[in-house]
Amino acid sequence: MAPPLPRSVNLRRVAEEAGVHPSTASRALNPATRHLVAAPAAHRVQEAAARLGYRPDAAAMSLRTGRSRLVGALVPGIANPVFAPILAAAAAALAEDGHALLVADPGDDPAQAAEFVAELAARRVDGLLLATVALRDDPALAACLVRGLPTVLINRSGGEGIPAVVSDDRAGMAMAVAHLASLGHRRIAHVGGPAPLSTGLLRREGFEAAMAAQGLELPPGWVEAAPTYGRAEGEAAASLLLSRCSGITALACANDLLALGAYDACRRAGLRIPADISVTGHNDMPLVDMIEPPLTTIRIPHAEMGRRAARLLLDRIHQGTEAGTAVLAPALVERGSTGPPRAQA
Amino acid sequence: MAPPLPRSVNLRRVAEEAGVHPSTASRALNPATRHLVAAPAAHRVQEAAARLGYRPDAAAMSLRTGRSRLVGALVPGIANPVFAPILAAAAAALAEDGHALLVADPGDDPAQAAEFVAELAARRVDGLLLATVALRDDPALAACLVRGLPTVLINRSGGEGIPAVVSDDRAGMAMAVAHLASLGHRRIAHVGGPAPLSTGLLRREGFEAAMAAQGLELPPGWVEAAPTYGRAEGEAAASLLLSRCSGITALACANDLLALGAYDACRRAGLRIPADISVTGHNDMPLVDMIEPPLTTIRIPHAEMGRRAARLLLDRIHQGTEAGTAVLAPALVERGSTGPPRAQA
DNA sequence: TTGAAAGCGCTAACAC
DNA sequence: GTGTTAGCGCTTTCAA
Repeated sequence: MAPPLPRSVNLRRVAEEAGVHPSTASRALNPATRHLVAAPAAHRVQEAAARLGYRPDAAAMSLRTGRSRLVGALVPGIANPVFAPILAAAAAALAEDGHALLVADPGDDPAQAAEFVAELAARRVDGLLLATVALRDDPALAACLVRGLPTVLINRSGGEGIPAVVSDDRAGMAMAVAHLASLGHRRIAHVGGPAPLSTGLLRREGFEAAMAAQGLELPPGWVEAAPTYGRAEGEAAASLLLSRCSGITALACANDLLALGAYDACRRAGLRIPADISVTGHNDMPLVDMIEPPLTTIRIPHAEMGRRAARLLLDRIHQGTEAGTAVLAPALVERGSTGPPRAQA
Repeated sequence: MAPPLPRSVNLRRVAEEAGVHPSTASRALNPATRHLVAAPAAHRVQEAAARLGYRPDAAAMSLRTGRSRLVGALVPGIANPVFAPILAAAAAALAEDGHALLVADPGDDPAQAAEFVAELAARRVDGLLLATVALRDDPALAACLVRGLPTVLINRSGGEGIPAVVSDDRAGMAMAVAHLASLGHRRIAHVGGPAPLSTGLLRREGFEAAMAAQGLELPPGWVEAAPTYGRAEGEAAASLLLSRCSGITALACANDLLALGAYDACRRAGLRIPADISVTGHNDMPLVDMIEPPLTTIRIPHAEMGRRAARLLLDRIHQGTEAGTAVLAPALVERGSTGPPRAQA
């Protein structure tokens, strides 16, 4: 029955030191119940706690109260540079409220994601940030819902009443297409994102709508969706478009990583950017201003996204209120990968 | 006294379902004690657990056993792209052992780092991965040591008997200098990292030793340490060197981010890379192959680093063995930012 | 305003 | 081989 590990200062120890009962010490240390304790006693307790370096034990607190001051986050590929600023901002906002962020990376495997939700639930996370959710019937989202876990989606929308923080993907693609059209491009193809992801779908829809709005033709086969957001997948899709679509002068990509792949494809095809073909990305992830040529892209306010998601989640955790969806405005960042089209035949 | 949150399936429920006492169920579910239980009973328990979707409650388990299956990680700037692959690999290796990674980002504030260690300790982490440690007298490291927490340093060495996983920084700088020398460079300056960090110190020492080994002169003032690893800091230090050191033909930087800053400085000074000046980095972080010109740098096996650190830590956690320090071999990656020096006066 | 007591879910020493 | 029991550290109802 002996505890297996060496003991550190606990509440009982603090109470002894202050000459009060542990429950009094507990009350004195909790801002919400402090007023129930006589001032001098409360003082002695706080002084003793400070002197001994007392920290409430998270496990015991969690067991007793059911809350862990832990928030889980699911991201597909933590190595993807766009998640770094999102997670950093979310962690900072959460920390202000005493919450820590537990990040899990299920990759693109929905079953694994659901498994992680179960694991995080067993760890009694107070809420969950989901950046992995597919558009419909996502098992991870279902796992959250069935457990009644406060959940906020990031950079993905999950339909119905699920709170989410997203960029206006349609508007972003409209900006890209309008920019290209203003340069004189008429024949623009789209390297799309994964169809099951809301970003993949919405950016594709946004692209198609924008083409129509600009009065530009979009022949069948001028949109090619990559199976995942990756440089190699972008290269494959762009290669296909390059050989399939006659006379295209621009490639609007659903994502910066795909655009990097498009660079590779253009290079292999002997096409110069932007002299022979223009390329746009989406996200404005770190370092794309340093590549050659610097990528013209749609900037998404990643830090803002993480911060808002964290705040929304904290609201749900504390007040149980149904937080709505926040739509953030993207912005066009003009760099060197777009220019006027070559004179056409 | 009622628990504030809805209850999920607990061990007692599983035991009831299987018709055994909770402690029997506990034994049946724990691989280490399973042999103490009669096969049929064990079967019934496992079946019931599976059917009900039972998961042991992490808080209760932690409270009882003193271990949390949580490992903490401290990184300075989670947005720094070099940490992503390290953390991803570490998390994966930890997950194989049922551990989750709790990442905290104290930035460059040692006091904040120590505070996070205390917080993580209160959360009963089983061990800690430290990527923030300064060379000597680091408060965070001290906080770990005083609590007897198993600790492994990453990409930093902390002296004496502290287990660490590092790249051979001296050897890496020797590779860079040898490469430049082989191209014909004789006048090479060094954009150094922060002096208090082991990487900053070791790479500087490695640079100086390599210059001596190559028989190259190193006038005073040809080494300028940046206060932190940042692009802006790199630009400032490189600008200083460019104006201070007459006739230099190459800049060997302690880090890719600093090298990016050196690009900025060269550009502002109207110098072409590599025609007018060669630049080398250190780390080979993502996308530096896409910048213009592609950066010649020293590749550090980041994933391997994270994996090894996790394994070392798990060894310490399980066996309490004193794991030694692992030194990983870096490699030169030749790209476009280095070339023969311009013919000198 | 404070103390007593119970119990969150689990494991392990002990008894049978 | 299995049940009993105690207790990890904390909060909170209840009684005084």
